Amino acid sequence: METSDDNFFERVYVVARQIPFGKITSYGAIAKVLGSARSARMVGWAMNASHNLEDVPAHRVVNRKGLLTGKHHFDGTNLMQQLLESEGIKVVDNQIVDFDKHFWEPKLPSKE
DNA sequence: AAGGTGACCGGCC
DNA sequence: TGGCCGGCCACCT
Repeated sequence: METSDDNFFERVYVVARQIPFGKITSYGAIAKVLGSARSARMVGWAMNASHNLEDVPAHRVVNRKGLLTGKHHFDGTNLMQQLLESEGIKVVDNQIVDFDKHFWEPKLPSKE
């Protein structure tokens, strides 16, 4: 929906797109980069809207525990897990194994 | 315009 | 990381 610029949402998308292959990050981390670490919920909200965007690897974004909290919102139920495993990330019981190991610190693009 | 919601996080028990 | 509570901010009805 092109209701508006959605600058906030778009920033989340931009950061999410920076996530390299086989890497993952948390909502809070992204929110922190955006400047509002307390608004991590908004990040998750933005991801919800990102469903329409293929450029946003939402499956690489999980909560700080490494839990696939957002797998509900994906097409099936294990789709998110499948994608992560496809990238070499182990997922057991909706939780990422070695989360801190695959963790990637989100960051804004060099310059836009 | 106001209220409710949400894929969260951090702190405390 | 087990569970509950408060906060925080934008989106939706």
